[in-house]
Amino acid sequence: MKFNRDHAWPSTLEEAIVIQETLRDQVITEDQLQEPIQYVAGVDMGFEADGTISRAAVVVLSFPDLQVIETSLAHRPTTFPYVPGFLSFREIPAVLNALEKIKTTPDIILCDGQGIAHPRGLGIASHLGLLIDMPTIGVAKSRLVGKYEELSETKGSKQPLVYKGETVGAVLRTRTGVKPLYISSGHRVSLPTAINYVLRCITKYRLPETTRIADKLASAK
DNA sequence: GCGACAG
DNA sequence: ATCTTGTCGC
Repeated sequence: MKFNRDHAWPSTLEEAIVIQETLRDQVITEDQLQEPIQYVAGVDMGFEADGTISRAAVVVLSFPDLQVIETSLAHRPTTFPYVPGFLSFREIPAVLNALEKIKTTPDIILCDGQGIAHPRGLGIASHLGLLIDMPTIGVAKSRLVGKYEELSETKGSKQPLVYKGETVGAVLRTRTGVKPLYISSGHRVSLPTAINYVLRCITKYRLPETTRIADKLASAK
């Protein structure tokens, strides 16, 4: 894949905040994707050498059969620390490198982390989607912001994730009896559509196949 | 001022 | 994220 848009990568949280507040208004939470979906991509990160090296993994699966079509890995020096609310600045640079190597352009990308369910509305999924102008979904294993009512233990049950009076995502049980996932629009994907695709990428585990496979790639070096 | 806090 | 064995439960 080839991208054109980019912006200077900040070295301080103050600069990062300016970028987030500038980009947040450009995020689209309505469906703007090419359907029917033919390819779904998953992105995940891993680190080496005490965290000094970032390793990004991308996997492209056919949809809806979820067969591996292509994978890619990218390494580069880690330049930003992990600070809650600023994850994208630490991980996106390497992710862009891994995506550049992909030949099969996916129709949608599932990211490890929040979409708009973020303090300033720009989690990693939204930030990435905006930079590469592609539909993205935030799939997080834990909560960053927002509150929600308890949900039933049954697979498929869900509850709105509310932050500052707004529904910014959904807490979704992807498997009966296990901890739920936190789903939110990344860019160009509505919440209902996001939930739909996440569930359609679930087989027998808590995590969607996209993130599970990208996870293996990112941690197996 | 005191907690909470994606990966 | 990463360091790590066995163990509890279906």
